Amino acid sequence: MMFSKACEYGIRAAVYIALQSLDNRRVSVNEIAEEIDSPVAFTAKILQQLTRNNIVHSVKGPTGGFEIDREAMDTVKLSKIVKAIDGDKIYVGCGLGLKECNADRPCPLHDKFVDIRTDLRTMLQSTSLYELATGLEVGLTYLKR
Amino acid sequence: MMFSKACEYGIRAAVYIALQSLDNRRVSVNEIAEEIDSPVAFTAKILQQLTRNNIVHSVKGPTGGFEIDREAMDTVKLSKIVKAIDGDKIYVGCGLGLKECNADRPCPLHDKFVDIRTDLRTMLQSTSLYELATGLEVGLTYLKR
DNA sequence: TCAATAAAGGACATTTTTGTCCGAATAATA
DNA sequence: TATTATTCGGACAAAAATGTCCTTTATTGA
Ligand code: FES
Ligand code: FES
Repeated sequence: MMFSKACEYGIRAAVYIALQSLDNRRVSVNEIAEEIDSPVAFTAKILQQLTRNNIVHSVKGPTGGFEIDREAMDTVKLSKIVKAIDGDKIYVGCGLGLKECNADRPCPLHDKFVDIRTDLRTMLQSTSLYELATGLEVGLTYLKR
Repeated sequence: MMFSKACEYGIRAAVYIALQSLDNRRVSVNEIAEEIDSPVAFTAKILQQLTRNNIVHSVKGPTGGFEIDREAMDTVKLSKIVKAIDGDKIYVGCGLGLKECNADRPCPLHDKFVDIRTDLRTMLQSTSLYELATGLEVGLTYLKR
C-alpha cells in the first residue's frame, strides 16, 4: 500500500541476504523466495534490479548466489532500495495526486501530508540493512507469516 | 503512491463539492472533473462510491448534481473517504507485505512503520472536509496545478 | 573438457487499476 | 406531455503491475 509489491519483496530479500551474509552464506533466488515467501521468478527480476543498483552483489555459477558486504549492510539504507525499485515519487509526489508537490501552490492536504512524508523519508534514510538483519538474527522479527 | 488514483480523485472531488456547497451550489460531474483536472467518466464512478457511502449527496435530473450538508463537512473526515475507496489496508497492512501486521510476530520494519502509519491514521481521522474546503476558499490551496 | 548450477535477460501471461462508453432511470421545466 | 439535463450502472478497453517461462551466459568442479 505504501510500497509496491516489488519493493516489499526487494526489501525482504535484501534483509534476508544480509542476514545470511552475516555468517558468510551466499544464497540462491530459490532459497530467498522460499524464505521470504515470494514468487520465485518475480523475485529474480527484482534481485536483478538490486544487483544493478549495487545494493546486493551476485555471483553466477555453482556456489553462486547473492550476498552483501558487511560494509554495505551499514551504508545501504532502505531509502536506496525504495528509490531503486519505486523511484522517488514517494518522496516528492503530492498526496492528492497533483502533478507535483509544490509549497508555493499547495494542495489542501500539503502541510499535513509533508509532515508524514518527511517522517517516512527520514525513517527510510536512517534505517540500514544491518539494523534490520540483526533483529531477525536474534529472532525478534520475521520475514514471513 | 500512498493513496490510489481513485482515492486521490475522490478526496479532491469531495473537497471541491464541499467548497461549492459552502455557498449552496450543487455541482455536476463535468464541472467537478474540470475543476479538479480528472477524467470525467472515472470521476463519475468514484462519485457513485462516495454517494453510496453517504459522503456526498446526489440529486438526479436538471439542476441536479452533488452537494454536501454543512454538517457532513465537519463529520466526514478523510479517513472515511479513504476507507470507502481504498479499504483499510493502509491502516492495518504490513509495510513489508506480510499477510498481516502483527506485533507478536513483527516484520523487521514493524516498529518504525507503525509509528508512521499511526501518524497517518491520526491525521486522516482528524481532518474534515470543511477544514480543507476553507483553505481553498481563501485561496491558500489549490486542487489542480 | 564436460556436465551441472546459478544468475541474466527477454518474451509472454495474468491480474489489477485506471479509464471509457452507452443506455436506463430520474427529475425539472417548458 | 415532451424535452432536456443529470446521475446510475453495467459492459467494455487500455495501461500498469504482478507474475511466469525459457534461453543464454558465466562459473564451478569432476
Ligand atoms: S502539493 Fe499536495 S502534498 Fe504538496
Ligand atoms: S508486521 Fe510488518 S508492519 Fe507490522
